[in-house]
Amino acid sequence: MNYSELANVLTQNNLKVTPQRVAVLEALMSLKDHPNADAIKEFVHKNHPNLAVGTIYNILETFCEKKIIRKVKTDRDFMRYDIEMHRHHHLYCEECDYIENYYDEELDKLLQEYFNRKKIPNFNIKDINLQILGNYNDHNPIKKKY
Amino acid sequence: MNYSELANVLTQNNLKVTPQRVAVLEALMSLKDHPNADAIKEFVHKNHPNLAVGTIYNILETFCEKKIIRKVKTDRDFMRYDIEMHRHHHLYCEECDYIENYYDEELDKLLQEYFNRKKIPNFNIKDINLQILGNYNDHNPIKKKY
DNA sequence: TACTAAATAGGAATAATTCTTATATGAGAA
DNA sequence: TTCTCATATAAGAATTATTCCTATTTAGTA
Ligand SMILES: [Mn+2]
Ligand SMILES: [Mn+2]
Ligand SMILES: [Zn+2]
Ligand SMILES: [Zn+2]
Repeated sequence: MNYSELANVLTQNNLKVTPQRVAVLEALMSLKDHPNADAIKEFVHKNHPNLAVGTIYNILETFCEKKIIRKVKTDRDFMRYDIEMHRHHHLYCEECDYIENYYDEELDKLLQEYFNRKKIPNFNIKDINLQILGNYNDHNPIKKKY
Repeated sequence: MNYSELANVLTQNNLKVTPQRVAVLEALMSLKDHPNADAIKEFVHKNHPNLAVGTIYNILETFCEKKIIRKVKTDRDFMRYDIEMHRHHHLYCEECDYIENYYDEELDKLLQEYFNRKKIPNFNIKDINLQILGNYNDHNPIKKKY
């Protein structure tokens, strides 16, 4: 995605186009594995060494409000961010901290049918996310910091 | 659960029985809604006002290692703890920060059959947790701190 | 080009969690 | 029961991700 395509994403969401926002958006798109603020900082500092960390958090919060990205919950003490907004679930690697997107329309249909039939009393379901925990055949127990 | 029953849980897990551990265990069992460290502190301080916060974290970590409890991921900036170790999923209230346990054997069977049939290449599933997001009919948008 | 609301830089503040170390104590041994 | 010592705790400092503050800059508009 080039500069004007990235800028379009911002414009379409009624956001001013700033070099900082474009850089953070680019980072989110380039860093596939649900980066945290620090990983994003590393990425954008290659071209924008003075971009403030507070600004990165501001921008991430703004993107969340506009539903350009969303937060991904982990059991570590930092937040990770996901630019993939199509319906998907997550594979959590227990060896490292890798989180992979898992797309499965058949599963989504199955769950939707199930919960249409089986209501939860007093509760209105808005969304269902699966946390699929396990490990990859070829991953090592090295805790990389994302 | 009385003192000796609580103490038994510790003994069975090869943990020394200390008043602090018993108190934290009791707190975890009494506070139904997946308490965080602060809620546990409040609870135990009623009877043990000098119990150190660092000790609470130590104990929680020990309990996690022994699989007496587990961590619950949220999108807030603190960890919550769950003493229910039977298979269950979670209903996340979007109004407040309530997290309710959701038990559903039929659903678990459905998922198990589904993933027995539909393998994920290169990935071995250990566990599947559903995050069911929504809201209760009778909850108000008050952010209580758990 | 000038105006202005909004965004950013830089650094201080906050808050959950972890770390450090001197002291206390549970549980097995004698 | 008393002794012993590995382990647990108290107290507070340190760490660290995130938020807050505010002077300055800037994007978009006229
Ligand atoms: Mn994702
Ligand atoms: Mn639970
Ligand atoms: Zn991995
Ligand atoms: Zn609620």
